[in-house]
Amino acid sequence: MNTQLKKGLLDICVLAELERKESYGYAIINDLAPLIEVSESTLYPILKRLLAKKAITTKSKIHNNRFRKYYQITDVGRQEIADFVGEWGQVEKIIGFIKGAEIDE
Amino acid sequence: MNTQLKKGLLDICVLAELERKESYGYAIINDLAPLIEVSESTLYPILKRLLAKKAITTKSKIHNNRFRKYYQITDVGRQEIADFVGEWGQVEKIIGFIKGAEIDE
DNA sequence: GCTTCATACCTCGTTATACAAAGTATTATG
DNA sequence: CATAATACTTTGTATAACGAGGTATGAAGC
Repeated sequence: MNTQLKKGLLDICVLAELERKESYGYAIINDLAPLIEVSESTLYPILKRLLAKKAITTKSKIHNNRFRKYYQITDVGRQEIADFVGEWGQVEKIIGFIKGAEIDE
Repeated sequence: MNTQLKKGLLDICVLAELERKESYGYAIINDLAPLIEVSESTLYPILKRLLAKKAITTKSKIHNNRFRKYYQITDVGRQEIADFVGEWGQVEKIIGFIKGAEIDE
């Protein structure tokens, strides 16, 4: 998928995933893969960014004798999703404009 | 509007505008303004990029004794719009996923 | 026993891009 | 005469995706 287009979507996709259930890096990558591909070198900086703005929190848990860093969405994160959805109407207008150019008039 | 989200839309908006009619920098900024804000320092590099990949061409014309650089879309540019619209289905799935997180289930 | 794959985390360097700020120049308006 | 509008351009900064590389453990295959 178009790299530029992804930039505005990835952070929100990660938040949407964590809104459904708490999760950890490796699982997020695999769960999102059918929808949108995220590489490790993309995801881990995203998690850091989201932590920095307190949109998520983290707790290390032991699973099969190994550490896993689980992430949970916060109210700040939920607000980010809401803001994004609120802005989406404008994007739809833009898409309408672009599609309108296809069937020349 | 979300800066990151814009990145994937601006180039295509400029192409869509030029598909409707040939135009020049200053007019493109003003015509797109109600839909999406583009500053001069954003638009001129975009026009350069689009020229480099031959998605547009340019012809200088004189208007009121002054030069204006008019830009015209090419078939390469029209194909770019078509490719973008074709990819949009995937983006809609992603939005569905994000909106699905809002009404928790 | 050894290799390969899956799991799980992280960082560095490169590339792409939006945009503020500044610069240049002309014409119109107050 | 100054200010705004028209019109183009470049420089510097910040943000972000991602390939490539690094570390470490457990399980499966040969």
